[in-house]
Amino acid sequence: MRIGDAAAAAGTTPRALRFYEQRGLLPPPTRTPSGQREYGPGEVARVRAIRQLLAAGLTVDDLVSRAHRFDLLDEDPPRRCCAADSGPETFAPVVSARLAALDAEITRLTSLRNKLARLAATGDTDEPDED
Amino acid sequence: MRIGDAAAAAGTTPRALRFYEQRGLLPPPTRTPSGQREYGPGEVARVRAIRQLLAAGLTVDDLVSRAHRFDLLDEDPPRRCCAADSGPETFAPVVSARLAALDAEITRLTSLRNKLARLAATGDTDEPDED
DNA sequence: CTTGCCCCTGACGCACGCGTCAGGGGTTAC
DNA sequence: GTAACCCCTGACGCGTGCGTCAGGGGCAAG
Repeated sequence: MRIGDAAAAAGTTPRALRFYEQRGLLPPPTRTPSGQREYGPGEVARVRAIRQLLAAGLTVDDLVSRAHRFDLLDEDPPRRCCAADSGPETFAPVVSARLAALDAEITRLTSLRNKLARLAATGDTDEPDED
Repeated sequence: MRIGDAAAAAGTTPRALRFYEQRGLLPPPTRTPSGQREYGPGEVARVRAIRQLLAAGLTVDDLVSRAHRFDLLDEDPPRRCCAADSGPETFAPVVSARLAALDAEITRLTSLRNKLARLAATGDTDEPDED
């Protein structure tokens, strides 16, 4: 399977696969004698797992920081990667960190939204917000 | 008043003032014969107004799109800029657009957060989310 | 052999609000 | 006069996950 088909099978693009490889999320695949990458179904499953985690709000760096245990993702649905078994070797720490970051961002945007709504309603802000 | 003092009076930096000017949010100020910018209290008030709107979640482009009516901001608290008088010449349209964008972003981050929380709890996502 | 599609690497682009550095000149106080 | 500090313009940096272009080679079909 060459990169185009593998990318399509994983629901993404060749560029993304090369990017993941470059960032250390995918192991360097075998190459044909002419240098073309060759992927198997295992690699495709791994890419799907990566994309699930990225879609869930983790960053590439989050995954890279746990890349040494990334074989945990080598089953199609990433069940054992970040669930109840919260050992330091799993994704639990980065997941909870990302959860906290998301909560902070949601809080920030919500207060921003309220501030803007007040501005629209009354034309004034209440907290001078010394900057 | 030179740029450093004006920036400090407005609670920001010289770089920001030059940036606003370059983007068309501030009119080009008068210059000393040697080319240095000279600001008065009116400019400072305008900068404060700009910063309030930016802090409220509007983007520079939002303000630029209404720059032709930017004199509405020439009083210290920007009362008349986006409040109940919702004429097309005010900031009301961009404010409501930004409100909608903020709501969309908050919704997106919240669902992301929930997805991630489910992933952490069960190790699975429910919506395959075809991509 | 040639056409056409896919692959390779390397590098820039994007959105946003400035921060920061480089290289050169003005302004003020001693 | 000169040190110390401020100002000028122009240009790159940042963070994120790739998209996209450039220039060159591989692979299968007619």
